[in-house]
Amino acid sequence: MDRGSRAPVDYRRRSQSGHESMRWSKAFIPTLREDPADAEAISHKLLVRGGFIRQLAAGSYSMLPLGQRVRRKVSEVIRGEMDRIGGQQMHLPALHPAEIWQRSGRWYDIADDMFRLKDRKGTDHVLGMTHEEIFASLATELFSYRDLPQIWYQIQTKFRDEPRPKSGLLRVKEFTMKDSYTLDIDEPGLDSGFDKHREAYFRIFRRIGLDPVAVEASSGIMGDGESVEFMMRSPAGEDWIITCDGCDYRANVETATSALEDIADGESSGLERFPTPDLTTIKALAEAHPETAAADHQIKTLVYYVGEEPVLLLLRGDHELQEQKLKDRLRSEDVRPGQPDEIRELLGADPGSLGAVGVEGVRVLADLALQGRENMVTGANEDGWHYSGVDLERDANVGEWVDLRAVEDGETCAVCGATLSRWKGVEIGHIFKLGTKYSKAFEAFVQDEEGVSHPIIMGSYGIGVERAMAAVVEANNDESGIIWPVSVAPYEVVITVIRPDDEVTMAAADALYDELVEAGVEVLLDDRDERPGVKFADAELIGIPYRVTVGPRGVESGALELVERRGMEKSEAPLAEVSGELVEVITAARFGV
RNA sequence: CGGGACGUAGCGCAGCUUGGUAGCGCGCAGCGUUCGGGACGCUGAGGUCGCCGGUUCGAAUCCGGCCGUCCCGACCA
Repeated sequence: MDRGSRAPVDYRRRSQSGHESMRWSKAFIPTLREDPADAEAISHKLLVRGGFIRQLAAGSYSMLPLGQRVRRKVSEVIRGEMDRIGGQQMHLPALHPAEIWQRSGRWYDIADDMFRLKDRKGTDHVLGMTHEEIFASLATELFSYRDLPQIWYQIQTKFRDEPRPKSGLLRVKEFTMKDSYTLDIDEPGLDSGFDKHREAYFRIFRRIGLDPVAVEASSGIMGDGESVEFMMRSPAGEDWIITCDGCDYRANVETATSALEDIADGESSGLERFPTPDLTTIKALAEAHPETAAADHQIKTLVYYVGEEPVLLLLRGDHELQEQKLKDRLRSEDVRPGQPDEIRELLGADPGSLGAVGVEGVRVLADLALQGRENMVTGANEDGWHYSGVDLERDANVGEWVDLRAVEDGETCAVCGATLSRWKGVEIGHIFKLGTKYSKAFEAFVQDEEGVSHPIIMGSYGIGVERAMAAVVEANNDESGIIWPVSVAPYEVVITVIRPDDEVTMAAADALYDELVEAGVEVLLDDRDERPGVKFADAELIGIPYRVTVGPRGVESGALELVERRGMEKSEAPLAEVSGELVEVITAARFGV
């Protein structure tokens, strides 16, 4: 380093409090004036523009200083609430030997979502996408009912080879998850741990500035017990949620049901073939034969493959298949629509003329809405021909009657009869009753009072930290930028210095800074040599909850301007009272609502 | 995986149709004037035009392949 010519350090500009100043001029906060071209979601745009995150690759983001501070605070809120319900924090490896996943079977059940790699010896490993296996193997060191219940958790990096990362932090390949696990000897214990988590999740989300809706959900690959998702309304959401306007029925469309009105089938005329040249859609057929083939009088026939096995799915003509329901019913994730050539080979016709009438040797699943219906219209498995007068019970080999259809907006609630609404939500948390799948696989058994062994009953509970952080932004922003709740704000106060080159002004700002820091407030001192407009705009963009403006004008008059980011309401306070006022309002808000 | 779009300076973009060795705005550096809501002047730095190959005297531009990123559909915290 060049010693001789270096200018002496200007000690007057350093904080007197002994704390290291967080001066904006020295901070790495790369704000952008324009929206990044590849961002769509509001949280994605604002987090990049505000200098919180930068993309490294698709679904892979660096947390810059501001982003890391928010992430840490979100984690802390979660940690506090987990501890409050008796959770014990651990930290497990992210790198797992394949063996442990083979033991639970998920090595084989999970297809491409899991990152797999080999070590130098050629041994298979995975990057953990969740940690049921590891916790279950630790649970083998529990032996007695006296050891239960346990709540174990960690806040750890998860890896998922997402087919389609998107929307900034909302869907990524590497993220931090708080995952907790309850270990109980019986169902009431599981219920209790589950309820504790439900309550804790509401507290967590409300504290960080979200308004969660708990909905009934499908468990997917996790198991088949009860499962509740915490959703936040947002256009950036990827799930459709059905909620009742009249009662508290709330469900993901993946499991949602509704009440259907009865449809008059009319006089049954008996099975009859009729020509339908060039009529290959439900709509076209309905228009050509409005009196007999209205959409809700047709049977929609879909060919799906479960692994190698073809399955015929029958739905009412105006209904849509909900694929997750099919997967849950079939207990398989390996479910896909048939290819045109496969379909032709199976049924002898192209999509548009398919039906289940007379089909032998193929598994047929029919939707509940078709049960008891007669006088329907369906394809005859010959291009250009359909059947009328179809009575499924009589004319087809329906193996199972199951719920397969997707509920639509405006349908009727099966519980109370009111109207159902459908809206988009971001999944910010998910809690599952796992049961004994993993404890059995890992032989995690405990003995009861009588000395009888029981597999431990597990529950599994997740919150995506960065996703929650993005959700907070989705829910808390305006045209100027982010509006962080105090509970997770990267800084609580920003002191905007209007003329940092003016010694008196800068000294006043430094003094205020010291006072606030002494009082334990997290302050960012904007001492940059920028025009006021730039500083105001940046402060609003990064969303600091409170701003104090310190300029020659205010210092001279003895009254400083105070602005609350939410609502942008301005007030004035005597210079000597500013810090006291801020400390009061911030202390009150810090814990979150 | 299927469909669509894009890839040129840190960011946002033009140039490509009609080949001649790269330009605009913002940002950045220096100097000066400014300074309570994204200032102005002057000077300047910064680019393997995603990668590989082909056509051509000559390729950001034409052709082929690959890679990457985003968006729309099927998956999950």
